[in-house]
Amino acid sequence: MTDVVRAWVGSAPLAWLREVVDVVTMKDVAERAGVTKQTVSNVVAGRPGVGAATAARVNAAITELGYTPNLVARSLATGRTRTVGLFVPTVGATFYADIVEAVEDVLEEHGHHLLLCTTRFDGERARRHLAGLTSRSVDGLLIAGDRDLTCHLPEPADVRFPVVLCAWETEVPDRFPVVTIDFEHSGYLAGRHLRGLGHRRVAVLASPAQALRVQGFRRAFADDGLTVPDTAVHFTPQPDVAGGFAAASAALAADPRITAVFAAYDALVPGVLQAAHEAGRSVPHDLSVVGHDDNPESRLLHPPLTTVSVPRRRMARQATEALLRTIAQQGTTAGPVQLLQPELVVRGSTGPPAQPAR
Amino acid sequence: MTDVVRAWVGSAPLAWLREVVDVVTMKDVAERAGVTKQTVSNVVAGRPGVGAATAARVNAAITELGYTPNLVARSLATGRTRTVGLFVPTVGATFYADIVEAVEDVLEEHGHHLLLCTTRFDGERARRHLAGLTSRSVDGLLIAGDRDLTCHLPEPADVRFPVVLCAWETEVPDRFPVVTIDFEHSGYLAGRHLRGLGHRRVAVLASPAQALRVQGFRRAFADDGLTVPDTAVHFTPQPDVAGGFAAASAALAADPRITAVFAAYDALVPGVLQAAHEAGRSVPHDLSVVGHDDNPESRLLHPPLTTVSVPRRRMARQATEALLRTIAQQGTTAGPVQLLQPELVVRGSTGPPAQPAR
DNA sequence: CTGAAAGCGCTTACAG
DNA sequence: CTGAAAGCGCTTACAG
Repeated sequence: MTDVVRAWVGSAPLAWLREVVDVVTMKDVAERAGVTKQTVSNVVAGRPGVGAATAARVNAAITELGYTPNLVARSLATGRTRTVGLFVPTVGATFYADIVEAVEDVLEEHGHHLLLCTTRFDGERARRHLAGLTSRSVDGLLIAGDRDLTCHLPEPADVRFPVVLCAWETEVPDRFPVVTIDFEHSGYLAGRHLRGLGHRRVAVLASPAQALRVQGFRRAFADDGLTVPDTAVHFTPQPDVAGGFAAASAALAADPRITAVFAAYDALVPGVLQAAHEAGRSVPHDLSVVGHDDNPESRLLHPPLTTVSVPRRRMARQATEALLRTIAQQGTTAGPVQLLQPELVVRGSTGPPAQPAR
Repeated sequence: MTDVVRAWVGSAPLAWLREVVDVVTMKDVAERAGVTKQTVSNVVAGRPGVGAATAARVNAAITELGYTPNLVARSLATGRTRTVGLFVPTVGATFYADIVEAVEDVLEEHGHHLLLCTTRFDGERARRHLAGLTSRSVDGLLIAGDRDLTCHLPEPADVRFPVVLCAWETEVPDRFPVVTIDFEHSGYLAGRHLRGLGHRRVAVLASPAQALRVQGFRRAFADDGLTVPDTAVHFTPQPDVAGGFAAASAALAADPRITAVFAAYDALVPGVLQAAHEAGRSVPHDLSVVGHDDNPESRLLHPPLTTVSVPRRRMARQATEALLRTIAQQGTTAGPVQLLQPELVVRGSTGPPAQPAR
């Protein structure tokens, strides 16, 4: 059948295909309306300087033919795709899922599309994705979460478009603008809360990338002349409930005298509670637990979780807006650091230690 | 400064911009290697018929100049963007987050990019997104989840690219291929399990879009001559923990004699457990709870949840592969329904009723 | 095995 | 206020 159609339509290259798919082009609209392509372009783009009568004729032709502009051709001509790339480690964690949706909201407001790449905590995968993105298929790139890209971050010279960093906790590179949380302070808030309740002997559950919040947490204890030793910091094998269970079990086994735990992200906490339960500890009476992130589920735990709330949606919005601004003014790729402030949310999972350690 | 550069480079349109951004084009490579653009194109595309020596010269020029092909120009010439659009209601639910990642995996294997649109259970938003996608910016579209697009589904004639449906539960339209779960059977499995344990008086918590699994659930009771009345079906105000709490509270208040609850998706269950707790019911002794989806968190609940497992990642993979196949063979947009089979996973949240209702 | 031409469907200056 | 030309950077037939 293909051959039949082809023979019937004629031999112009690809003409048969156009005929089959029936693509209406700007030229068709122009002919129908009795004007040039340029005028159609002006009408479509809403540029001034087209007579009312002409515009009406063009618009009529557009709806009659069902014309819809070819965005690829437009991109080639303008050099912009109106598409932004977003790197996140995963969408399975609600922290990043919220970021994705917030970014998408801002992009939609500005008429941009979202190209999503999840890196799955895999630097090599991230690097591959990045290579695939070069070559003008996006106008800019937002990298949210430094868990795996930290050593694969491209040089500004190697990348053809503006890049903005977001939710960055490890060293903040100065070659790109970054919008992130004051993680040192968020850790400090968690630590100061526990100190204020009288806890002296505590454990920290974190992933290695969360150095800043751990540092802040320790600073709160240092303020009172107390030390949180390295042996009290337990790394989570995976960033989820199972990782929380493993790390909390390890922490309780390593030092049964701890009276509180800082779970450096809420996603760990159901596992932490389970580990406490299996160790015969009730929360908060025998063990206080403070989280970080304030995930929506956290208030529904038993007991409701005391945690540090970080404005992740606002952060994502600001980062996206910064990126769009950079894109608009053609690549001023350097910029200052924007730090958003966390807030402690006290609920039921923390209280004074049962028998204050000396 | 712009003006200075412009004056310096000359008056060729946009030449100053190219100079500033320093874009290397295929023509530059060709000149450097002493061949035509066409030969460069052949080398880049890995097409046969280029002499080894020539290819080596071209490749050397490519790396020396740091050439990277302009995908937009390629797309305009080929008519393919190697980008696929994906509609999901949200990425905040792990069910859809898993689908997104599975789709992305398949796309990556085939060298395609992912354009993500979340509809947020908002049909109007979905319609807008769809309109924005037309015009060749994607090669195909995967719509996962029918919660809001059901009445906004485009006519095949109105859409310029292949569409495949996935995770579809309401009426299955015959105008597009669909890869989904046998939801009627999954509901039946949940119902049969409760019946087998001896439950006779039960409630269902579901969203209105989940008619099929509710229907299957009822069929299991009908098999034994029992009826699950409409008054026992409680709709969830929101698709999350809070919705589960509200619906379960309503169900327990409406009929305190129920001995089991079918939560039509696992995301509800923490709220259901909480409602049971507040009603003074222990699970499974005073109330059995069976879920649907088998979210990873579900096995960590107290008690671990009995639920119906659906192969969502496999479903997403198959749907994506079907879409890519359709794209490859230029738009055979009709196709059969692929139904994947669910499986019951029995854990601790279900048991025989404490005092069997007559 | 390699090269000159035409085309993809737009937009961007520029002349009437 | 409208039109003819050139260009965006590729690929696709086709001739040597």
